[in-house]
Amino acid sequence: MPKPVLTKAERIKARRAREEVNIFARMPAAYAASRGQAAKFLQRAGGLSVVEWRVLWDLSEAGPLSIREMASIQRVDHSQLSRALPGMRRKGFVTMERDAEDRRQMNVALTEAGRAAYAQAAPIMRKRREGLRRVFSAEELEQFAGLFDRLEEFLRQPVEDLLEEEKNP
Amino acid sequence: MPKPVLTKAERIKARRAREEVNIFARMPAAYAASRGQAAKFLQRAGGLSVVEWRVLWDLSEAGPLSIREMASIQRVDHSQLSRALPGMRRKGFVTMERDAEDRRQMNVALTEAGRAAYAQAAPIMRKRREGLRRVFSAEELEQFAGLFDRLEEFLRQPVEDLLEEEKNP
DNA sequence: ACCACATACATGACAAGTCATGTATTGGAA
DNA sequence: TTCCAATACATGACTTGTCATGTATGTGGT
Repeated sequence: MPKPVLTKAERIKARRAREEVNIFARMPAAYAASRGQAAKFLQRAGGLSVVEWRVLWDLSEAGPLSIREMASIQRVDHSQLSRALPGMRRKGFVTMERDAEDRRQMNVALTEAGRAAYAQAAPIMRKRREGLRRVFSAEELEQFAGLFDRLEEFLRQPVEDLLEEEKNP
Repeated sequence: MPKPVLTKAERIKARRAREEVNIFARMPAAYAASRGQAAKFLQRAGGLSVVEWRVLWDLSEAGPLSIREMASIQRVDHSQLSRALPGMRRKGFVTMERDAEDRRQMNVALTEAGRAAYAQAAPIMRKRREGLRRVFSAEELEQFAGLFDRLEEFLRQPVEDLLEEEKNP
């Protein structure tokens, strides 16, 4: 059998090594792992979905909010909340009413059941964050967040700008 | 009107500030922005999907691979590739054949058309990575990758371990 | 030689995100 | 005042990711 310069295993290893420092390639895996871990914690804490948990958390901390306000806090598209909220209302976690002053807005507020669901999940989710803080120092977490800030800024740049930028450094 | 201790705007601002340093909360947004940017770049580079691009890139760099090998390099579930590959074969980008020695495996290889699609997209995607390197130094990217390593290690810890860990520090 | 177990893949069911589009409501300018 | 643009939300269509399960194939121990 003709022997290639590199064996297949070596080529795979080289490819893996390159991808390891490719931030773009790392993100999906890290995100998926994070979401999976959150789902497992929530499973033990009353069976909330990730979206539901975020809604309960926001409403607990910031009081009644509109859909747009929640979407802004969570940095997600408002459609995600539009879709999740009717289910949460059906479960009795929240109330939704049109705002009296601006009838386009929905005022979303916690009910007692919502508060209880939050109270059940919160201590477990707190343990998750405490676990993270055992692995990363406060400075490291700040550094991590700073890197995310700059990354997001880069990611939101218009594509055209990036494709032409090398002309004027 | 009764004046709450904090105005709604203040409460929202406080909530946003807290979430800003919450790595778990930052990840979905950063990931979504990254995927969106990648999709826009690929749109200009022949209209590949992100999954297709990754397959072409891996096969170009590492030669013919099995589905499991690609999934391992890309750190994704193999099902994602199982689903994408038949479409890519239909478009003429890849060939798929059962391995002669281990008939469970599929050998996936680039065709000429696949090589051409890669050649069309690669320079544009390279510009994306170059753009990132204008914003982050090599040391910072390494640091970023190192933080991802540690984060992923944390995220893959069994949930039980994390929930009990505070007992023995 | 056989049986149990592991591995590779395909596929169904689902979650979480996006963007685009349609509708009702607001608010400002002519 | 009236009308047009902007805003808030709902909803359809799509992508990327998961996990669970089923089937075919390979492997190692008795």
